Amino acid sequence: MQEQEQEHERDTVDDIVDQWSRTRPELNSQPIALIGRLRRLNVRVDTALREYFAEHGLDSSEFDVLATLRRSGEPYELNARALLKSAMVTSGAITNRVDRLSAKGLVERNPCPNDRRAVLVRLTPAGKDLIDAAMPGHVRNEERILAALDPEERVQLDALLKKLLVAHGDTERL
Amino acid sequence: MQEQEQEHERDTVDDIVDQWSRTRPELNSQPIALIGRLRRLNVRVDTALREYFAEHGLDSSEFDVLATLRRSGEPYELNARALLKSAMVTSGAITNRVDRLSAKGLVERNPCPNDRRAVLVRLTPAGKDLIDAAMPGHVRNEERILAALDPEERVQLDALLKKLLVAHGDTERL
DNA sequence: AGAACTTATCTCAACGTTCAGATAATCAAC
DNA sequence: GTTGATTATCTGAACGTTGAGATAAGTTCT
Repeated sequence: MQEQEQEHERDTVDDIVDQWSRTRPELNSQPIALIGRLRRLNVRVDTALREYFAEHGLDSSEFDVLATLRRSGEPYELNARALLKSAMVTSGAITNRVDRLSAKGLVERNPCPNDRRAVLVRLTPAGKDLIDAAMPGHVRNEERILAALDPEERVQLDALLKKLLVAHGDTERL
Repeated sequence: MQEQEQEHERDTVDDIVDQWSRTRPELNSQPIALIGRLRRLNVRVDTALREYFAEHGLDSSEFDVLATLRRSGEPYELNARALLKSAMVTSGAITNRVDRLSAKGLVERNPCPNDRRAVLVRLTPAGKDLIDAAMPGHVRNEERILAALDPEERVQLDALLKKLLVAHGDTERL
């Protein structure tokens, strides 16, 4: 079997690890557990974020585009390339997202004066109002998601995740 | 601006946090950073796992089903309900996955003797051989993904993720 | 037994993404 | 300046998931 922390509740990954140690005990179960937890937590977090975005009539991908434009500062305008790098999706996905947001009147496409290949996507006033109204609640929602950790634990977790991200090359300048 | 750890490389989320503190400085940036890192890391990990699965002719969802059946122990057989809970997807997704794996000859559907509504999905010998051959490399791949953390840091990260998972109710018995 | 409810799985349309490829513009080098 | 390579975006088919609903079987209550 596997050593368990007696004083804490078991999670689903504990069971998964137990199953592996019964059936393939020679496999190193620590990375299975750690990456399993990372992925399962991500699903839970996704769900919690999506529920909040839906209150504002948005899905996660739309919220992400609006937030990226908003945090870029005035004039709240970026080209598609910047949006796809920030979102870690393909160019086709950005085309579709901008199409949808544009149909909702939250962003508009403008030709880029310097580069006629490029398109500048800009928040409309309605888009800015929406994301400005939604952000404080979004952050409160994120705080709620992390509520189980005390301040020191949050700093620890953030540092560990960052260390892995740096190792994986997630260091592009925006 | 934001306090930075001077001795470590910056990651993309550091830039995102800087942008927010310039344009909406009153927002609490810690949860933005932490959840942003969790989600970005998950994308990187997904990609790294998928690349390995592809070497064995599988995608992530197929690997997940085979691994779930394998770790359940002999006779490597579960009903669809158990598979969807483990994978955190809907029943329709499991139907499709089992269809695909069945077409590849890696699993087979059998009627459940006790409950005629239920279907038992079982690894075929070919399916068992494939997942048994793939697991050691998969674990080595996961170890590589985590290579930037020393043993103590891995234990810390695992404990923090587990704490959040328990708080979010990821505690179903398998 | 019969009715009402729950559970297990499958079906199918809608949707968003990826992947490959098309188009068009810019840049580099000769 | 023209050729060739690169960059920016869009297009469209293929794919997997979701969500709602259908079917069928098991369960509970009277």
